[in-house]
Amino acid sequence: MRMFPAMRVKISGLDPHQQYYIAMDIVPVDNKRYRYVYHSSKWMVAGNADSPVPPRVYIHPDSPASGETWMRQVISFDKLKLTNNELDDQGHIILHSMHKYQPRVHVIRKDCGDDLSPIKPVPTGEGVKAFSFPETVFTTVTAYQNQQITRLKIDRNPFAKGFRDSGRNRKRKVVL
Amino acid sequence: MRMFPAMRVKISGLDPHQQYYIAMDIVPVDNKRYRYVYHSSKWMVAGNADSPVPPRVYIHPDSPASGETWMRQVISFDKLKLTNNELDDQGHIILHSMHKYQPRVHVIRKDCGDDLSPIKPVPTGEGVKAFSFPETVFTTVTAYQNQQITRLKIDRNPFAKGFRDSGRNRKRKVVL
DNA sequence: CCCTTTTCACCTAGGTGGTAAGAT
DNA sequence: ATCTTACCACCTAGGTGAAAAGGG
Repeated sequence: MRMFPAMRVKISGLDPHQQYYIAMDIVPVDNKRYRYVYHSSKWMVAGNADSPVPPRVYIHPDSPASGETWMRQVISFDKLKLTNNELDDQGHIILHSMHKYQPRVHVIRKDCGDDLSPIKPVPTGEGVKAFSFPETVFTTVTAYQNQQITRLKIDRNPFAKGFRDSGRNRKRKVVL
Repeated sequence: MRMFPAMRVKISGLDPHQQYYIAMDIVPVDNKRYRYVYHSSKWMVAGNADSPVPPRVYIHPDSPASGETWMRQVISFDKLKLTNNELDDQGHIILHSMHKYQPRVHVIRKDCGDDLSPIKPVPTGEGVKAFSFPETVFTTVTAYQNQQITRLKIDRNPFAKGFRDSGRNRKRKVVL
């Protein structure tokens, strides 16, 4: 499934005439598994992390493109797909449920991206830079744990319009 | 709009480990404009061609990919989009209505594709090869000129299922 | 007990030819 | 007359959370 809300970044300081790949991966924040304690509205440690999963990388579909092109637009990762299926063969990013993760944005000079692949770790070294934003850390779930998140999802995601109460359009099928 | 039926090709003889772009462009067959004569079921010359339009290239979305990848699959151009709007800014291939055209498939070695662009002519020379299939020549229209074409479109295109007679599912709105 | 999967109605997004109106 | 455009009902394709069913 997609990540929502999606990561969106603006980039400056690139060489306008150089070609770059932009990619995202998602790394564990710690070695723990979590559970949500409803009465205190907090995530609590609930044991150690599950075993690691195959590394996956989302290569932004506009890649490769010039620095000028990347800097002219907001770069959105809304088509990035996540799964909890460790045997996934669709190239989706594989995560464990109930774990904390940090998305990372990678800027890779084209000549350093020759072995860039959705199923290999992002290369490191000269011509490759990684950026993380601590405010984008999130915890994975298979069902929402509190109503603020549910409301955010329904109010902001266009595909969830059918669940909005506004305008009294809410007429869901009645069970007979 | 899309071209239907779409061009589909199989390629052999590539270097499995070399990277290639695959692209398509569509060139005029002659310098004429045509009209369809219904009673003889034939296209007849109806004057000289309209003035040329900006060249456009459809770069196959799997590009670039290895020779191995290209040779393993049927390469389909079903997402290629056409328009008759000479001012198009969506990167669609621009054609004149009532003219004859020949689609061409281009195989471009990655190192020869540095100035490959949707709005520039396909490069020529070393590392670039072009292929045309005379049986794929077609004439552009804005309305179908005979029922065989209409039937082919309706029967074969999944998006036209609503127009099929089969199974007596045909219940279109009645004008009051 | 808590987490996960499946199915569902309800959406967005966009590809069909028919039809009627518009343009030349 | 002939070609073109705009709008329509009808599709494909796939992204939503709710609810029910499944699993350890």
